[in-house]
Amino acid sequence: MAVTLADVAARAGVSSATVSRVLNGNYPVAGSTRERVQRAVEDLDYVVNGQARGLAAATSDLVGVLVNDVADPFFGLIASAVQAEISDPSAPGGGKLAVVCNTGGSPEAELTYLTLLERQRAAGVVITGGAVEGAEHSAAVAARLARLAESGTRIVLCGRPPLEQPAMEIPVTTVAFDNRGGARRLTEHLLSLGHRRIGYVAGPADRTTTRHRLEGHRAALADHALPSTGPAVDRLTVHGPYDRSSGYDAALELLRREPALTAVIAANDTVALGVCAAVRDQGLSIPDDVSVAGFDDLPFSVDTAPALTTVRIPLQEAGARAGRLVMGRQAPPPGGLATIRTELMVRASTARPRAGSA
Amino acid sequence: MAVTLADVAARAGVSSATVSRVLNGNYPVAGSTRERVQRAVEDLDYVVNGQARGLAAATSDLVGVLVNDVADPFFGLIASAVQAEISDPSAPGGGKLAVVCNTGGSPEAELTYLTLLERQRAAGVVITGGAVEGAEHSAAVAARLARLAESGTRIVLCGRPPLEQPAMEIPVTTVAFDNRGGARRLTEHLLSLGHRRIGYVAGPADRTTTRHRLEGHRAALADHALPSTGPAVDRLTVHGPYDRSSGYDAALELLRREPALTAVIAANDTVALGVCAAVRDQGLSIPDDVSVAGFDDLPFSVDTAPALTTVRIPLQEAGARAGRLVMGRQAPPPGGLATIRTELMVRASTARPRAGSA
DNA sequence: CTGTTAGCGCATTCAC
DNA sequence: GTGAATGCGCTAACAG
Repeated sequence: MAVTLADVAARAGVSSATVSRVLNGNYPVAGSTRERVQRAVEDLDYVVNGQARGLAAATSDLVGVLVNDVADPFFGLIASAVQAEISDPSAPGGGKLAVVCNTGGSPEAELTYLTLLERQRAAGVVITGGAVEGAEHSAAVAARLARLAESGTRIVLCGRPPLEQPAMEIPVTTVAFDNRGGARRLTEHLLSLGHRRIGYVAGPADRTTTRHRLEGHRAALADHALPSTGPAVDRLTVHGPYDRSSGYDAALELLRREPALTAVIAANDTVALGVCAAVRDQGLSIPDDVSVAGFDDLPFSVDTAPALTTVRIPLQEAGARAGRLVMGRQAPPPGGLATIRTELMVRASTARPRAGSA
Repeated sequence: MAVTLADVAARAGVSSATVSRVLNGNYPVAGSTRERVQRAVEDLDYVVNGQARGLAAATSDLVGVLVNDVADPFFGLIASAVQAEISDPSAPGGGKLAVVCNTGGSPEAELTYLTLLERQRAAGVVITGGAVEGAEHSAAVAARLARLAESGTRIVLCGRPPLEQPAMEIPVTTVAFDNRGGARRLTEHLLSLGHRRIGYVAGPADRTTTRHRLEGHRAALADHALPSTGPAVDRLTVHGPYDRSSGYDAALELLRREPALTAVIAANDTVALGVCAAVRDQGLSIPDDVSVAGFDDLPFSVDTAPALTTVRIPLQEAGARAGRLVMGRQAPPPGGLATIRTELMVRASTARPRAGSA
């Protein structure tokens, strides 16, 4: 069916070995024969068979990118940056293809996709987003990663903490986000405005990202000598998935539990949109009655009304870096861990609470 | 290095052919030997080599998904739906991996990625988003698609018109969007509210999507006996890329050209965000001074303030359908073309123009 | 039902 | 510099 190396060789009057050499350009070949081969390639519209090449040379043009969901801008931005970086044909080892896998945050799906990528002998894997906490699952993932790493697959974690103790031998590079610090500065901002009754809409309960952001929040509360543990705080905390409707429901619940709430922090910007909608639907104004803040600084956050106060994560830069690392094009950071700074973006959705309401 | 079929065979005391058979389950194998093999597979943690399998069986687990940019929610939603659909392991032929390629709308990049996917002998390719108009490029793409189709790669176009005349022999299924009809209904909505001076921020000049939406807009104008061609209309039309800043700049330009503008239609919702920002920055109110409308109904559009009037495209459904088609899991529509309906979503960003201003 | 035998298309020793 | 031979790991006839 398709034209093969042998066809090209026949047409150029050389052996297939020679064709292979000019194609890969890593062996000396006489200029004249090289030209003849190249012409034959063009004449026949020859396209190498990646599978055969991969099998023979034990290489692969694929890089896996695990995300919760590419439709979520948070992951879309990272995936886009990774893809752009690895496919750059001018870079050494470039021209790789990105295999995007939606795990939906499910540990099982994560393992399934890692196996699928191992099956393809992927050149690298970038795992993005927070991890599900739990020893069993961590161990299972670590085991798969160990196998992958052993077979030469480069592994980069992006937006997730490094592997835990027993798995630290595995050569994995991590690009982590400073979720804790960002959350802390965000809460400090609200506290300094005078807020004291702050609702917190956290993400799914067993995720590292959720925990870190919550820890930052509570650290800020503790700094201000406010209760940071116990029922008083738990009462103002609601968990839910990372979507708009979750934010909507959570905000209603928080307002029910504490009608005198003056501020709400959301797990991320998408959730914050739902919170805003709920607050408005209750006839309350933002930020006059209730301040609202998000996390991530997704592109739309500057265009909500009022513009959303949030914590910026340079997702694009982080993804690009992860892409370079997984290509081995950039030296890993010391200790294999780079922590990306986050930045508080103060906008119009947060303000001082009404006089007398604090 | 890695454990192979032969290793499993040795361990199970059978031939490698038998192992292959139980793995693929398409040949009768005795229950007892099957169990023995399966145990060996587990013991050795065997994972098939996809490249070798693909080479031997002339198959592939990859499906290419060409998008402008996955970070753009429009494409992210489609890509996500395609991915989910093709990776479903329970479906026949399922468990495929999605190779996401950002073309940035560039014809050259599109061709490059199609070649890369041909190299991988992809099982299918989904090409999303509007096409660049132009005979040369269309022909080049058609040629590549013909080669791909001939080699058994299923091809689906999603959000782009079908192939033109000379290439119609190529077996390609198209899931098109009714951009023209949607744009027409949107403009009719504004006209019926009483708007007569409507600015139009169009997308990049040489894209099918841009043209179709513009055509729908002008058809509506013509229906109302308003000028639909010529300098009067051109004056109220500005072209630009599909991003926020483009919308911002375009809105300023339109307001400069026609300060008495009462409405602006944007190429899509992202552009509309920029338009809204510009309008507000000019001290004008939406919709009291100027109505603004978008296109696509991206998730954030319901949460802008005021909520954006727009034309909904069921991107998720379209992507899922494209995914099923590319897997051959759903019969192609008659004529190979399915046109997805679009729906006008009237929200708060459009209203009657100020009395006397019409 | 199962083992044997050939390739799939290419990279890569090893000779020349 | 170039060709011939071997094998990557697996599937698919072909026998039995």
